[in-house]
Amino acid sequence: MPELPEVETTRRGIAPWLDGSEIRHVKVHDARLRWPVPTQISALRNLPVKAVARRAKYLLIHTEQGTLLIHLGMSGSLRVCDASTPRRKHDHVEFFLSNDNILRLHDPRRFGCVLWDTDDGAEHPLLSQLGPEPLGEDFHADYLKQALKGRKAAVKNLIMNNHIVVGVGNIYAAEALYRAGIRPGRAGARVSLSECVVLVSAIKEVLGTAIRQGGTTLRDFVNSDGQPGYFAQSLNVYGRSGEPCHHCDGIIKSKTIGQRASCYCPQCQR
DNA sequence: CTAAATACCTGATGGC
DNA sequence: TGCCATCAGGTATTTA
Repeated sequence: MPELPEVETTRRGIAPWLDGSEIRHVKVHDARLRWPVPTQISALRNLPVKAVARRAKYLLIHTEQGTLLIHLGMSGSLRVCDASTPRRKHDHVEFFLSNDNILRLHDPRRFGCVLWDTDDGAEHPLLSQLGPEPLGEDFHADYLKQALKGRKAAVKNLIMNNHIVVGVGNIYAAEALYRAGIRPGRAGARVSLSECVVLVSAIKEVLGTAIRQGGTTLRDFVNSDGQPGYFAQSLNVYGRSGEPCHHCDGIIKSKTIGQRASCYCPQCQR
């Protein structure tokens, strides 16, 4: 389940194999992803790669002719293989590189996507409306306070809303709210400015730590399983329903908020 | 405009 | 051993 740290770790893992290389051609084995892979993509030839970037959870492979947009959805992963490695079930798209490696998109649940933009992707409808990057300077307490103003929806849903801030998935939303001492179900409008200060730094901390730890698993991209992996980061609430809180004598509770399991400590979070 | 519900999909898991 | 039901989860889209 790629969250932002996994996507960033993936970007760092594949970039060395793509930078300075060319995508010779693309082979689509199963076009049935979140959106059908455009037939246009199968016709692409000899694309010199300029850079591998990321916006929210989208990977952007900038080339001389345009940009490939790749999303890993829930179950997607990218691996760099050589031709001797057999293609696995659910390896839906292959990018053949001029250095004889193959970048393979593996996605059992097919929630991911591979799209093409003739420009740099910034104007693409999927990217143009996104909120700030959580680790960027323009995601700060004043901004968040303003974004939550007048909102009755649960603060957890709001920080998972891509128009407000990108890249915060279910796991890290729960963990950040725990660190900030805020209950996930509280209305956005009822989060004070000083709580926004704490919440913003909690989000940055949780995501930043996970990305730093992801860096240690980079080698896994080229051999073995290709899983961006499990970050050593210990989880305080996610998946710990019924277990004791790490910081008080309370028991972690789980509640469904916006169709999603949300774990929190009733004592530490108010 | 906001908020909530819906859709997409397969693998893992638990009950019978 | 097999089968069904349930759950998980990102996010665009639809509905209220």
